[in-house]
Amino acid sequence: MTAVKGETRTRLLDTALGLFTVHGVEGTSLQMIADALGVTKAAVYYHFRTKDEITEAVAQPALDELVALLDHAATINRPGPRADYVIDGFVDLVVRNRVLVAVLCSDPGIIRAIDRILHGEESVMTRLPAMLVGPDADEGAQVSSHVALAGIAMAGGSPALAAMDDETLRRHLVDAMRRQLGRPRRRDTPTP
Amino acid sequence: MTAVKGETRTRLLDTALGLFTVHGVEGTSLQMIADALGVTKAAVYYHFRTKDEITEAVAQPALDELVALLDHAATINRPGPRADYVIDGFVDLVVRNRVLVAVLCSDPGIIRAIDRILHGEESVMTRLPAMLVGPDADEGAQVSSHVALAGIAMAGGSPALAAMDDETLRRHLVDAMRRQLGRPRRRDTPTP
DNA sequence: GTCTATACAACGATAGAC
DNA sequence: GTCTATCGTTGTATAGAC
Repeated sequence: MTAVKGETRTRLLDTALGLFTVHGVEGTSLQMIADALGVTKAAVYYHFRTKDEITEAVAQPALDELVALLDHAATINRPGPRADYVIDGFVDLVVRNRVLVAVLCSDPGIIRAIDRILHGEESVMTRLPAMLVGPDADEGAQVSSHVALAGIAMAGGSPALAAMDDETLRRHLVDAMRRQLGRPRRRDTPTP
Repeated sequence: MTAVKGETRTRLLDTALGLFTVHGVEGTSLQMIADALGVTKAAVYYHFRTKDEITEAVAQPALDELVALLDHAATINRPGPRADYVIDGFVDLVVRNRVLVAVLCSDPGIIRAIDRILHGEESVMTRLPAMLVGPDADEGAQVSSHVALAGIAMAGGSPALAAMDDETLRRHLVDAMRRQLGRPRRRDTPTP
């Protein structure tokens, strides 16, 4: 009659993400998480050794997707189609994880966790721009890629656009990102 | 031989910004600030009543500039020149405060402080996009303005572009922002 | 006015009993 | 798996020395 394996852990992560969204990572204490679950602080510590570990576990799935996106993009040789693929994939990732991205982008706790998850391997923050404009692009293109990536991520998580439905937001973000990177507007919607 | 009025306060804010830059706001304790100044924690408390007050004081000058920029932009009637003015002013503000902006954009402590500073008055985050694309712009233009603003701010503070000198970064950011907003490239550099 | 000394509740974290 | 008890440190607060 005991809980399914991992059930408590999953419930804990759901609770944590909910609290992170409202109070931020820093503003969420282990006590709050424990209270919300009806257990003590020490019980939370049984499932996760540190608060950072909880933060990492919350961000993990989205980051895995991002790494997978980059890995697949690396197999596309022609720069144009590769950029198209990254644009569509990145926007889709951001839109599907809007709530998480909002927390993710505005919290140094999560940002440090991200650095830890991408354990040493060539940073995503280096690979992403390279996939869009090439590794040896001129300064202007590099700045443009950073503006595009940061802008899409932040705008996607912005409370100001929270009311917009996923499909509409996705369309506008793709348009904005293509415009920023100087790629022509698409007519067709790709089949992912 | 006592210190000049406000001298300790200024030194404290400089020290705080330096520590915020390295460890983040959350990661910087009052003890660290006090130690760096060679005083006790309570001495810090004499100059500022709370940690939040320190955070606010660090962000204050840049935010005052931003509000002034918006106030002046509001006096420009024609949308085109007004957008041009905001683009130039915003990029300039970001570039001149690169270090601060890097902390500012990635720390909920500062973000909360910002909300507090802009005490109730119509939010900057609402006024800024309106100055760029008008208050009743279509969805696409609104998304575009958010992408542009967030992108410029984040890219400006990004460690990846920290090596770029101010003049070059400013030029590329203005180009990127104009492209995102669909405004033609400028030949002349404006005299601010 | 400017600081030190001291105290306090809440935090993240650990050890060990049930 | 969950608990109690405890640790050092944090932000905050007050009393009082110079």
